[in-house]
Amino acid sequence: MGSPMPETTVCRPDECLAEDWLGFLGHRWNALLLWHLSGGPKRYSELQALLPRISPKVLTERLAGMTGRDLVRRVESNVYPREVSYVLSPRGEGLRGILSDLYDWAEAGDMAKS
Amino acid sequence: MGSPMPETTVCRPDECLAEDWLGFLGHRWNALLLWHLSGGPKRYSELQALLPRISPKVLTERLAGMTGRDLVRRVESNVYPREVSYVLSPRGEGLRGILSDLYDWAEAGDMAKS
DNA sequence: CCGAATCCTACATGATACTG
DNA sequence: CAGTATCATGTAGGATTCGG
Repeated sequence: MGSPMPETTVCRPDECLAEDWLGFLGHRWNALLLWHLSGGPKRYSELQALLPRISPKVLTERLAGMTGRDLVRRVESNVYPREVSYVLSPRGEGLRGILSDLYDWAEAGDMAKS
Repeated sequence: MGSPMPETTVCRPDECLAEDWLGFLGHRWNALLLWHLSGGPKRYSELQALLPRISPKVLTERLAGMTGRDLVRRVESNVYPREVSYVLSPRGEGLRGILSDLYDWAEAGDMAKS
């Protein structure tokens, strides 16, 4: 994922950090994925069903990004057929509140238009 | 709250709204732009200086997006040479708190890694 | 069932030159 | 100064197929 960092600093560290996170969250499917996972653990195939138009490649990519950033954790059972679930990490839970605020803000602004 | 949804719907309206906003905010430069504007009104050329690697085309695009969503307002003086400033709208101000929360959350998570 | 590996295309971004 | 107009390009995302 290319977030090129200019050699000369154009932003403060905390700001770049947040920009990076926004870039990540703004990536297609990520917000939706987080939303669905905040409703409880989901299996790979469940997520595919919930997001009908996502390709397996991208779904895997996104989930990898999420686990890499420790927003989500992968839980695998060793039985056959193997069963993999994805569940929000504590850190991911921490995001819920913020995203929820964003939802409220977006909705409020939308109401005001009418 | 458990109101049923048409099956063609992939997500609830408020959710789509927030996803749309995240997509917008996650677009390159937008968060940075908002950040700089939250420090006070800025002129076009100032923004160019603050974001050395942005092209005029994209800067204009982003500013149009911002004004279109009423996050930012454009203020023009009729004197010569003409002077255009961009300033955060009330709605844009409302975002500041949320973005600030995100900054804090990101920073906290980052500290915890070490 | 859960992915990995390819291939392909559209769009987002960047560079540059030009205008009111 | 504050943009617009073009052109070039990288990469994100989609479709499909294969493998453990």
